[in-house]
Amino acid sequence: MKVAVVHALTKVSDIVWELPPSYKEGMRVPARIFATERLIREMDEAVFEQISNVATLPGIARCAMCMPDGHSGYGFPIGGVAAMDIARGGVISPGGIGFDINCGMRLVVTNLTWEEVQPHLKRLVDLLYLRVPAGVGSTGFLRLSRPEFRAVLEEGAHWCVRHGYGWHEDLELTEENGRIEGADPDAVSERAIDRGIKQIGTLGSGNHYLEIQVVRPEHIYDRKVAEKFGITIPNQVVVMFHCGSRGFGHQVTSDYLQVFLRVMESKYGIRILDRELASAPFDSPEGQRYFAAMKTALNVSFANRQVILHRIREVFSEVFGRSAEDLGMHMVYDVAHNTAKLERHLVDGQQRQLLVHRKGSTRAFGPGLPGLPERYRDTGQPVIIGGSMETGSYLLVGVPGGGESFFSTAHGSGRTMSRARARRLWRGQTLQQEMETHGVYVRTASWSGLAEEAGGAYKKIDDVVEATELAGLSRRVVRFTPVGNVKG
DNA sequence: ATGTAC
Repeated sequence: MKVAVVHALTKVSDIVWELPPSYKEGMRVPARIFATERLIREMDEAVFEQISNVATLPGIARCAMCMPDGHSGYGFPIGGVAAMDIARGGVISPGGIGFDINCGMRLVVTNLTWEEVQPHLKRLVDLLYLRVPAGVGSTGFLRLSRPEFRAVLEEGAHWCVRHGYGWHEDLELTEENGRIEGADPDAVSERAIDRGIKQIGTLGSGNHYLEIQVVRPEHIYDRKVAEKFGITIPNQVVVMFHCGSRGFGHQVTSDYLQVFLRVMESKYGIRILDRELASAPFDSPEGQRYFAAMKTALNVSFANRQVILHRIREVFSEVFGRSAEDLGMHMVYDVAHNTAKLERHLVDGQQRQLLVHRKGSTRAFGPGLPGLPERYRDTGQPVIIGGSMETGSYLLVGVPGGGESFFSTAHGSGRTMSRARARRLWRGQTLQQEMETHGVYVRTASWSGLAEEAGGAYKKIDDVVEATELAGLSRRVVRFTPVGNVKG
């Protein structure tokens, strides 16, 4: 079955695979998958069905795309990229953004070496586990009034920095400067606010984590760009974390899926192959209202990562008895995985205004693109790719030729099996011990959650990153080795 | 991903 599906793919090149519009009735454009042959054989067959379903959506420009770490998700595959031409009836689709709106990665460096950190590693991880609440339903230390939370929805990370949770420079190192314009708190349900108001500064569960990592000297692939990104000393210690908008984004998504399902066919005549692809025209009242609500969730997520960064700086400061400034704890960047953003891109020789859905995909702007921080204008955008907790992670950079994928790349390893299967194959307690003997000290909020995230349940991060490089989506700068992990 | 079902 799987082989049959693979045979329906046209091999465009060693790294680009295509399902033509003739593959399925209703496809408006081809579906393209960026992957090596090995990775494409590992993909669950649902990816091929899902990405070809996406190619049927109104207004889709050029082609529906799936990144090398693609796996099946709600409606769209995780790893899916779809750009909708808004002047040509383009839609907005919550399934193309994901339930965890603006789930993303943040990377912060230190001026500490592994030799300096090693004696304190367990204390660091134990304290981080206490100060950054993890797990389903976890709540944070911030107690916000409803008016204050509404300000967070509009201001994102700006609200945090205004209240002392972070440095001003953190904002310029976050996509959209940590505050996307056009977020409307009135487009959000009271239930979403109830769920989100106590969750700022919390990690969550699933594949969300906080990791202490080391840069081995042999893992620097572009020394010049690495230095621009703040990787400057041998065996430098960095902190990377992955989390999103928690129950708030989940509720916003649930609310608008219901709205879209109600009006999609009756009011707008949109017929889809899968209910999970519920969509509305971007220019419709429903589409605009969801767009404004989604932006509040983007801001919630930026704020969440901002407060977590503040807590990380506090913990390091406490353990090493020096200020975070003195420890050189500067941000490298903050990337969003689950978004839809208005961007201008070249399609068939014309600059078009597109709503670019990236679901489990990282924006990877090449040098000179608008929206990049001044300091990265000549290098291109830092791309933070988190691998599984056992294997390692990468820092990459956007490339000038990235326009092929609307400047999008992979976001992580990508699962190779279900969470249920991983729970059958591994036990959390045993895995924790094994990881410790392999040099990674891990604390978790849930043993079964830890088992689900075993390295063996994911594709090899080195293969995924190699594929993004071969496909011209982004370029390697540094590889990180994990030494400590707080797992949701 | 998620007060893992309203």
